[in-house]
Amino acid sequence: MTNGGALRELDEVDHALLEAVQRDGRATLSDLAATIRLGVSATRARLQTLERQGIITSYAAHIDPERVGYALRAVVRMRVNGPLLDSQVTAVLEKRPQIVRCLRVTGESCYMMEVVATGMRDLEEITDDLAQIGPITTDLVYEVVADKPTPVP
Amino acid sequence: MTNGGALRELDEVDHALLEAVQRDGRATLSDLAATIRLGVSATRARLQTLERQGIITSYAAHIDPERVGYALRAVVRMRVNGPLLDSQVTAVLEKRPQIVRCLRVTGESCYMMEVVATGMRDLEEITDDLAQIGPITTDLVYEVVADKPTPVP
DNA sequence: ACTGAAAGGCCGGCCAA
DNA sequence: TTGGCCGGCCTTTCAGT
Repeated sequence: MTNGGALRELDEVDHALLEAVQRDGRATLSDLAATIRLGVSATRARLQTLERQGIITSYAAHIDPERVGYALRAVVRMRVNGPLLDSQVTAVLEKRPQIVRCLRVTGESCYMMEVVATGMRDLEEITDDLAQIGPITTDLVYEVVADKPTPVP
Repeated sequence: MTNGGALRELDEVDHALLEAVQRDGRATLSDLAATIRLGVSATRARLQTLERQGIITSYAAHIDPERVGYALRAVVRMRVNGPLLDSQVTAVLEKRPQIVRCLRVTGESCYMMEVVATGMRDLEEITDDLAQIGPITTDLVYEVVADKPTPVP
């Protein structure tokens, strides 16, 4: 059987592999094999297992928003008073790709979103859409102080 | 000349390429060449340019924090009253790899952080460290509603 | 579960346009 | 800047342990 979702115990080698492939997502199997001191075949087998189990969810290139025209980054918190109107939130998320991240959280803010924008005009359009769902608070981001991969304990 | 940092105008093909490598960071050059309908050499040249310009900053595997033992995710907001004590923040960031993201922002909260934790005990240790720098507010994350790549305008 | 070898495919440098 | 060719490396598969 395949056992796609269960969490098997990860050993030291798996940890090293996860760490390596998070640091360099384009590392070749040979590279990874060398860093975790294992044969290429074994490395591939472990990697495929991690992918199949959903522990590795995806591989992605990261790009610098500033260099592609987004001068601004902001955090928008939003309350929703009545019944949770997920459909409205989903609609705005689909309409506005600049909303790059959205979390549903406890506390006063029901949703926390991270937004990139080409300028204040652009940001205003997005927050206007959100403000129709519930009261929002917008903070501009001065600096991304840290953006780290998930540690493997 | 190399012109490492300036922003050249990106054309349609560059947009398509950026979109493609964000969706699949492990796509081969042949794959990418096929999707952007270009030769392999040309694809490689453009990709290298994007990397050299710092538009593509890195490649990474994404892993599911839950499946590696992090049952909790939280957002911590922190004020800093007096002079900005970046060194103290940096120290905690280095000590606690579970703080996977940290933004310095405008508004009442000076810092916004995203944290993964194995349980409440783990989370408590981290927030205790942060609370020594300034007053904090901690929200637990119910769900990551969206986590999208940066759009290319 | 890991190693090693063989076959095929892909990458990365070169030159031509 | 793009396309084509070629040498070398990587991936993949398959025995073997």
